[in-house]
Amino acid sequence: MLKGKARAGRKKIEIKRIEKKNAREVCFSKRRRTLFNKAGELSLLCNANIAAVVISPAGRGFSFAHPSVDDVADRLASMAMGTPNNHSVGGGCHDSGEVTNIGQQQKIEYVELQKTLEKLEKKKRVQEAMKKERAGHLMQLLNSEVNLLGQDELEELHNKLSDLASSTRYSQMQRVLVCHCHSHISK
Amino acid sequence: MLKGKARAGRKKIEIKRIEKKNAREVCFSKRRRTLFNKAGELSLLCNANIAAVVISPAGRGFSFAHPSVDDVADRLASMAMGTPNNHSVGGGCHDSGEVTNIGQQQKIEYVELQKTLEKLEKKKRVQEAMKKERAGHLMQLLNSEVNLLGQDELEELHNKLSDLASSTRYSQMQRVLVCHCHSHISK
DNA sequence: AACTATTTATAAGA
DNA sequence: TTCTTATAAATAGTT
Repeated sequence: MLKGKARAGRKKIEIKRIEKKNAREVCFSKRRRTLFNKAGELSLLCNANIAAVVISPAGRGFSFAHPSVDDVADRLASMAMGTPNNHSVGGGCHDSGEVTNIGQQQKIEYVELQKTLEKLEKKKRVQEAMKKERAGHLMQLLNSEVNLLGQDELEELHNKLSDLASSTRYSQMQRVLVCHCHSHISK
Repeated sequence: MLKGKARAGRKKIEIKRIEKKNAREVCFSKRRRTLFNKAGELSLLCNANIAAVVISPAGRGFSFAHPSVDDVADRLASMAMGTPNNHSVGGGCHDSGEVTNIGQQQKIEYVELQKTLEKLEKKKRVQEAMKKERAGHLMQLLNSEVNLLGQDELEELHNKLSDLASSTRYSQMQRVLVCHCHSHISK
């Protein structure tokens, strides 16, 4: 027989809350999986450490980590504490992915954390570490705000930050620059 | 314009450490960006909370979060803490079955807790408010947060902003935003 | 950083 | 939830 009715292919969608509960949950499941897969690819390809936590609207939490949440948390904590030669910055973007055939017979360990008190303690450490990730928080805000700023404002802000970054003693200077930048943007 | 010689398109690659340093770093940048973008889409589309931390092999940390790393960490901790050791509910869902190949060194942890935290709506409202502060708020935040950043962090922030500013030009910021800026996304 | 050929991810639908 | 399929996105290799 003929192919019959062609199924609809992917449609471009607006990135906004999906109102239909069922569709939203399906989307969540699909994207959560690919998100974690992509995180895994990134860590493998680039030898990076990753820790990700996703909490569904239903209140269920999922996490992915390489090599482990603890390691990443510890490293993050070290950075936040000001350990030399470490950088801590926040970023914002998105990604998704699906690993079709990454490994041949490699396996993934799935752990249900709520059954392990040990893990609970570790989560507290994650919390502590993350709370110190101030820069990350700032970047997150920056990324969200950037949509509300115009090209000129962005460039202006960028320039001010550039000056700030190159200044060895910025503690005092920053306020001036920031204020200046602020007033300039408020045009 | 003339297309000239056709360039090679994407090639399928093995998901394994990229040996060439430069290629690895380029890959890291590209994928980190999309990873965060996807995380943002997921949180927005499905109203989920997400916190992700990526530490590059060079030791640089990047993070993405919605509504904030702190908040997600708090919720995760609350969920964990909210499960008395004498009242283990057991995993609500068993995703252990749907395993995807990722990597031998990797570990995925699935947390399945049915603790319902209705604080979501509240958090969202806070975020909405923050969003509207626009540049003013951003600068205020920057002003207060910058004290917690080191020289390197400032430079990173500066570079990130630079990227954002330039990306605005060609991609209309279509997918850069973080969760709470949906009203400005691709219309 | 920009450009494409391709591979992936996915929105809809079944 | 899983599969299909058309199409949107991501991206490896190049320039």
